[in-house]
Amino acid sequence: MTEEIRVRFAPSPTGKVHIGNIRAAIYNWLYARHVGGKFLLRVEDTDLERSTPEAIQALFDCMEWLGLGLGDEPVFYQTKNVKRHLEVVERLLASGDAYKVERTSRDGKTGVVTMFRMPKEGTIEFDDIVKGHMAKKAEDIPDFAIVRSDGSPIFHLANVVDDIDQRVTHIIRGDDHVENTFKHICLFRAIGAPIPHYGHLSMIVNAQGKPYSKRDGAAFVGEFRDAGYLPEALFNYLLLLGWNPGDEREVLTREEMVSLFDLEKVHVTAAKFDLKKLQWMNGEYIKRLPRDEFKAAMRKSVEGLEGAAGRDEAWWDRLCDQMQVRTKFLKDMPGNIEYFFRDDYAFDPKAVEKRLAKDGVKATLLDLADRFEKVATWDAVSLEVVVKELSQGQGMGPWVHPVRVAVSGRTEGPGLFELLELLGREHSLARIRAAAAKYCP
RNA sequence: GGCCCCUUCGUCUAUCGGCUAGGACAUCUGGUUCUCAUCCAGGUAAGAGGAGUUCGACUCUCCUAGGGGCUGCCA
Repeated sequence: MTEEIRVRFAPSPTGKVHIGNIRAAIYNWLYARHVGGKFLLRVEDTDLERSTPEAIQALFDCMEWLGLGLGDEPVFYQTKNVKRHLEVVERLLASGDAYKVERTSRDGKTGVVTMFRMPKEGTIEFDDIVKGHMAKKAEDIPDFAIVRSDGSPIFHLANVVDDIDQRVTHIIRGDDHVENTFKHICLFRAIGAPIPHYGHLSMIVNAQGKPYSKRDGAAFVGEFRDAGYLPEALFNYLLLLGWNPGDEREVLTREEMVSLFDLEKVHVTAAKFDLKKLQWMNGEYIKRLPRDEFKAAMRKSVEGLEGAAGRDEAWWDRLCDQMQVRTKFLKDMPGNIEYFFRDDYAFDPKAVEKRLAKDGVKATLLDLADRFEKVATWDAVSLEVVVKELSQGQGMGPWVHPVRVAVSGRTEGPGLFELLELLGREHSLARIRAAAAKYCP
């Protein structure tokens, strides 16, 4: 029986979760699911200034939004473990692996800190699951502080002790911790705990190759959520930034991700964030959204508009058929469909100028309205026949374009005849005539 | 400065010594079409440079160049 694999995501809650960070969470989560291990969440909340209840809640919200949950065991709070941290320090002091010294810090604080005594010779080595074999001479790493002069434990110590206490077997974290790993391994040894496996993930960088920050655009999970991205799309995109399934699939279900994910295939090199591809990915997920889900989002967006009441399921289904492939972001609704539900829809001035404010358009619209009025059944096919007859194979553009702007106020949208059918006879005719009177010379 | 790591199309990547270097995004062209979007067909575009090992190197080794990370009483 092999040991259970336990991984953890250990962010310090600052109120915003960086995409690089959440990608680490995603990789941890997938790895745990893939091997049937445990995914643990540890909140490194020792910075009392920033680790407010709101910041912690924001972190939880992001995790839930992406479908990562809050871990397979109760959330571990670093601040709750300070007593243990300091007990370990006492042992280290007793064994001579740590010592106290008076120092002056960078920012001018002078006081007694506890230092960890690094080995002075030999090589520290480990096999990084993504980067391969890593080695560093112990002499290249100076002793480092583990307890501040105010008595509070420092990251290196707290992090290692917590990992021991949570029985973490695989530490999968950002590349920026590689150098720390050599120190941490020495700590594990001195404490007498087994050394976990390590995997260091490359960073997400900007066009200049520097760490991707808020100056480069949306950098935090919440911003993508607010911008209308689907969590599955962000998840999938972030996963592909540094890993691929080995074949040419890119849009993957969560099940496929879990079964195919492999830490050893994760890339060593930094990846540039490509918003265009994320946008494409989002479109793919919207297209694949179950129709009922898309329909629900659509209905919700126009809830309360008077025209939204009384439509039957079939009507909404037909609207879905028209809108789902045309939607880039769910939050573009209701804007994109509002005109179906209110007669005081907005007219795009450019569209009016181009399609309505021209000589001859008025006559065309009124003539068409009269002809439309005579169709026996108000459906797309019948309406199209009317325009087909008029255009006599010359192209329906001159009739279609003005009508589209007249009934919707815009130049793009569903197929015109489907649009008219959905709008209904009464509204369509009234709108065509009203627009002709109002906007045409 | 020191230590560690990285380097295939503009971007994300495939290739685990045989490559006419494949896919996706972006971009361009064409088709479908009443617009937009979708969809379909096609095009442009890459192995940082130099040595070596080998019958053969994008794949292995070394050097150079370029990039990144770390070098806190921050995590």
